[in-house]
Amino acid sequence: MVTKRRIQTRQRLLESAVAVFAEEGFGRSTVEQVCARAGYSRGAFYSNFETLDELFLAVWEQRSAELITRMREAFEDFQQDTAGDVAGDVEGVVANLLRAVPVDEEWFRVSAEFTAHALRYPELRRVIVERERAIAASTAPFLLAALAGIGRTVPDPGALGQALVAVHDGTALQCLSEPGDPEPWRRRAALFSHVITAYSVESKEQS
Amino acid sequence: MVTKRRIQTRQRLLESAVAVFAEEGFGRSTVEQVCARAGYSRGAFYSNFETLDELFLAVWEQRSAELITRMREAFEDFQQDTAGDVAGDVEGVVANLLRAVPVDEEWFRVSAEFTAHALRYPELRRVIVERERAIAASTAPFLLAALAGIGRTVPDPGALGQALVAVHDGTALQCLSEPGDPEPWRRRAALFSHVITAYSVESKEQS
DNA sequence: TGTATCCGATACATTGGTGTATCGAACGGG
DNA sequence: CCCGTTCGATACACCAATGTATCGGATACA
Repeated sequence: MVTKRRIQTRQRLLESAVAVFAEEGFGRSTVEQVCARAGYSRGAFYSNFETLDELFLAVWEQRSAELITRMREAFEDFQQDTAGDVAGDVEGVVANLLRAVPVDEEWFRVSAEFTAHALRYPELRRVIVERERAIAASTAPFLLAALAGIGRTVPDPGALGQALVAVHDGTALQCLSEPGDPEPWRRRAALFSHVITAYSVESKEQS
Repeated sequence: MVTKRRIQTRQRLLESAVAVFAEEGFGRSTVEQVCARAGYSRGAFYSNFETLDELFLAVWEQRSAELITRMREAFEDFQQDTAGDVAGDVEGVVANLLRAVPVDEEWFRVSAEFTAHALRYPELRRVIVERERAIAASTAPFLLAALAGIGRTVPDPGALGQALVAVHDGTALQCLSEPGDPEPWRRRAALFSHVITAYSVESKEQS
């Protein structure tokens, strides 16, 4: 029997955990902090999870799944908006792409730590790889379509996907390290454009 | 008065700290663990540092300074080796570049966590940005020279530097997530090539 | 509404790490 | 070689967090 209360409790614990992990760092966070922020006692935690590690994984999985969903939605919106008209050039495609890809400091911190943590455990490494694949997979259709719209095709979508994820990760850090400075953001967009250009070619037959 | 013993103690603590941080994660590491591994008691630690945070910063600064030094040396070796002969193409330059840029899992974990940690404190953010600049600065001369050797010039070295750092960070994670698989490494090299190509142009007058 | 079950609060014993204060040994200048 | 200084070891009091065991209130379903 799975009560409604339980679901809500679990959910609140997850939410407060993100905040606590982001503030304190995962390793420095305690069960008490997470529970206190959520308005529960430790009993609630131990009734729902075995260890903080388990909660950490649950948080990460939920949030990155959400992230993928949000991206997919944003993509679909763009496709509808720009259904008829040509998006123009690669810069235009990149602009749309970047609008759909959030760079959130809180989440960046948490997932950077999760990454470092996960590298220690083979099964967690697999989770990471899997997630990256999912991100690439949910991005690809939109991106390929948008590029086709401006007369470009991608010979090796897998390679492009991996490249874009890498570029996103790397530049996100730079943007967050220098908050307020627009320069890293411009360079980020430029790098995306260059990479996408390099990984695609002009289609032979253009509509 | 600064004793020799003290210097050695400090150094050993730094070394054991890297190992402990990499194994346990920074947040989970304790003063005791660091001291035990180094063969000291906690007294030694408190005599040399105020807090674990301070040690963490010291570790990070020392190691990343070393990293820069090692890269610079590797670059100089290459320049001597390939003094006369043309390096060939961009792929050749990238091959040399990547040979000089280490991807070390232990260090990756530590610095990923340090990054996440540092994002919380403005003054640590500055340290990170500064370090990134130093890396770019120490790489640039070699890279520009090597490119000049194959008849390419870089209009905006700053942008290229930032792009390469981002690409390095992003792809390093991918390579470490899938140990044993050579594919990420190939793609990493390919991405470097594409980026360098995109950020450089053929020189008008070629020697 | 009654009741069996589920869930989270509370209390407790325990652990493991902290920081300080003190002491003895190693060091280095003379 | 000796003495003053520096450094790290030891011991201690303290605290914060853990995990468990138990209990009472909430919840779902008849």
